[in-house]
Amino acid sequence: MSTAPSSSSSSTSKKCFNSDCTDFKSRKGWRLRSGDSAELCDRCASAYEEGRFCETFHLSATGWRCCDSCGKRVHCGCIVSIQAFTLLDAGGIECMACARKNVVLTSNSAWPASLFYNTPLPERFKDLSVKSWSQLAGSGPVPWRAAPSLFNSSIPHSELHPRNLYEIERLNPGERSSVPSLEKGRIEDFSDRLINGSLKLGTRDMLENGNAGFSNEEKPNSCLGTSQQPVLKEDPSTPQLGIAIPFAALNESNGQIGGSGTPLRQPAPPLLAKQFHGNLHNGVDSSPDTQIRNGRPRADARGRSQLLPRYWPRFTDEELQQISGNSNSVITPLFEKMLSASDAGRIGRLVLPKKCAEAYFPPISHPEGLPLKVQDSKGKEWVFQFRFWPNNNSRMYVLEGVTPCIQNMRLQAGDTVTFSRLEPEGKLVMGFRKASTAPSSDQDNDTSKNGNGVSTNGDFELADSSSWSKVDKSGYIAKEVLEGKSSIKKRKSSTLGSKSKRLRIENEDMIELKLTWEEAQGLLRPPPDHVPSVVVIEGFEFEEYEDAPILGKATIFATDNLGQKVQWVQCEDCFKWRKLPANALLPFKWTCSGNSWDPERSLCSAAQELTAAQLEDLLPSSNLGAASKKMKAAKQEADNVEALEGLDTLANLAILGENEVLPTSSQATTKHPRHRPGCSCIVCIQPPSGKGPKHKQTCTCNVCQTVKRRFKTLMMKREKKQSEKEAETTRKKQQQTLPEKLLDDDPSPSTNTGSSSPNKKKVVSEGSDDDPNRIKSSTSPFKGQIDLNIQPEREEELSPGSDSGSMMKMMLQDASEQYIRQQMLSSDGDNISAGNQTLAGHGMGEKISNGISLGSSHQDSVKDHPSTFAMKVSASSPAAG
DNA sequence: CATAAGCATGGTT
DNA sequence: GAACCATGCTTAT
Repeated sequence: MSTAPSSSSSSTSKKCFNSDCTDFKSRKGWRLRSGDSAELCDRCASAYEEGRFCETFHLSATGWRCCDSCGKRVHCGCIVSIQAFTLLDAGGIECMACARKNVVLTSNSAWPASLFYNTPLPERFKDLSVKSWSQLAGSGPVPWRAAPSLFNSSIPHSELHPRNLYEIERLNPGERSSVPSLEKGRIEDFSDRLINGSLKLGTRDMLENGNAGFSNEEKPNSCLGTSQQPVLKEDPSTPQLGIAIPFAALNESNGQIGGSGTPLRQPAPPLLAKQFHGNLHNGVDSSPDTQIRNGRPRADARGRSQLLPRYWPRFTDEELQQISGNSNSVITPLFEKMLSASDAGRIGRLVLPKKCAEAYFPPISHPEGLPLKVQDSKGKEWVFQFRFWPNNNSRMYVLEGVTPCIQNMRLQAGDTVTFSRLEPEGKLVMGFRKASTAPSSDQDNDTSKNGNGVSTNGDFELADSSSWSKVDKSGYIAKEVLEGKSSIKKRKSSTLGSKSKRLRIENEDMIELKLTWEEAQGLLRPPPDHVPSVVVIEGFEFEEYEDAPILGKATIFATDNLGQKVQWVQCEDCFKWRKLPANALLPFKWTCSGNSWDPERSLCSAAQELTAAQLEDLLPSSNLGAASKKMKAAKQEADNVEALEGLDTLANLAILGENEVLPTSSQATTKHPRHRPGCSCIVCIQPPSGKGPKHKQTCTCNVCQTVKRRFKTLMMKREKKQSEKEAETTRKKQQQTLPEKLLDDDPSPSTNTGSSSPNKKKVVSEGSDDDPNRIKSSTSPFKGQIDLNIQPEREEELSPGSDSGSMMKMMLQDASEQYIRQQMLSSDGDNISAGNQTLAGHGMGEKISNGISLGSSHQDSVKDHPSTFAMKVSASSPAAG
């Protein structure tokens, strides 16, 4: 069978490893089971590298079979060829090209693992890749324009990107480094880009062995899957090495045999577009690892070479279609990235994920990088400078000059840009996806509806797809979203954790924002004589009222059995739900007596039309469901009023801050990262660094008044609670007798027990903050001194008795409590219990957040709410204004 | 002085 | 603890 002696560990031999050959050894060939490489003479090595080895030497040997798919002959009878085919589950073989085409690649598990353990990546692939690259490299318009000068072949374009291009799935670019010797650099670069082993061929080899006429389609080794996307190494002075690793090979080096337990699973950038299409809706995450199993991973192959999940491309069919247009091009999704504030900022520098940059963009060895042509999904071509900055011992890759493109696409922080490659042209295509998931009238790649399984990874679906689409598609599904959000948060450290926390927060805020816009909208009614105009903001429709809207009774809109639009409203007195016409305008305190549409149910004594189950169906999906709580718990009326008041206040707040609202994302993070773009909380609407008018303590604007009022209420509650607690504590701990002292000595705000005294209501100076212009101190409401310029995020650092700076937050939170608690009611018991404590002073925010599983960080969640509530009302300001 | 470019820093994973 | 990366800071233009 194999003519390659399998016994020898070879390297001592002076003879070509090929027993059929009598030449002297010269170069290395395939790797042996022992881990050594077969040493071949030039001729044999060339044949090997070109994939002709078996054809040349084993032609008359046994072991030739035909690919079940394409019929090509494949020699599967020797170690040389083990990477050339895949054993099919049902028997037979497929050449690797076909196997990959068919995606479902079976494991060559028949091969002993030991065989691959040391040779996870077939040398031949590398070599061939090199060779193949070398042929391709010079041929011009590779996507990244990095045609090395030494390769001036005139290979037609189509050969540049043969049909069966496969992307490098897992590169190992991490240590790509500048190396003194170019040759060394190339080699190292190569090896860096390989999962395993070092590259053997230098340029010289490639040149010597290069086969200009090599065609992947024609040569037997096309079955080896050696036709690769070239990855070029920028280096004008020398031929550049590039390599692409066949999907199979990569998997081979990455996956376990038959293993599906790989925690991080690659989506499918390396797949052919067709495959990708096929996988999009259920296969991307169905673990490519299971698809090909030719070898065992090397220890170092795993992890390092994997792109972070956040960069996994999650293209929808529509996206792909849009990108490819009507052409026959196939798309290789490469990666995507959510734009950070700085990405989307005016600097015009898009930070590229390192691994992505190194995997999918041309290699660059100089910081200046090179211009990169990128086509947007409309076909417009952009040229960015793809470059890097040295950073620590690493590199930071950026695309420069993206501003026009970003602006053209009207992208902003939080939106996602996608990178893919068109084959066979090899063009880089940049698409985008608006985070707001707006209906894609003018969007190229709106993938807002990718909620159904672009990724089957539940985490991601929850994080990025499902919940979004749920949000998008329904106005009253806060609960679902919140629950989803809760799941996100629970798992964020594991899977979602990939995303920058800031952006994550941002997105979550946006979820809430969207919800709450709707929520707010649900509370607003146009004045009787006005037909609201509808304005679309970030894909959401909002009614605009020319006059001030009426803050109406919160209702739930639904469609009844007859398909008529109705709204369900709850009587303020009896809490029964009544069905009213959708256009009914309801006073804030609506009772059954106002049910002029249904006289039979115009009395509280009349039975409720809805069954409990129906109500159940109705409520959970409603973000107005605060009212639903009334059915279950007793004293909600006041709460509801408060919530509405809160909204009212917030609306006012938003209006007040309207002119100063931060326009976009880019500003948010520099000021106070907790606040997200669009945040119109009291801090965010405040001009920076004390510029502009602040709310004076005597200010009587709506905001201040409401804040004061709310704060007073809350403080009283808190005081009460606190004094009770305090009394108990004092009884237990005798030493805790000098609250003044504590206050004086310990400006640190953190201690829950000691820093506040019910009797003191003292101002505790926050001490120096980062920004002295911001909040310094706060004063007890009882002194009428409320600094509205307080920094909300400092709140949890303040002692209960002194955190008037947080009153804004509390106020907001109070309003949000309605909402949150309602979520909890429909959640599990733990959350309920947590939620029920939310009024109890200091731990409020934490409990809310914990109960609702908003995250590992209390601070985040605590702060999210106020800001998002502010946002939502801000969002409703057009309606209010 | 404004902006761009490059580097450094620090938060997050 | 290292790597990554978002963004701040400094310098150059």
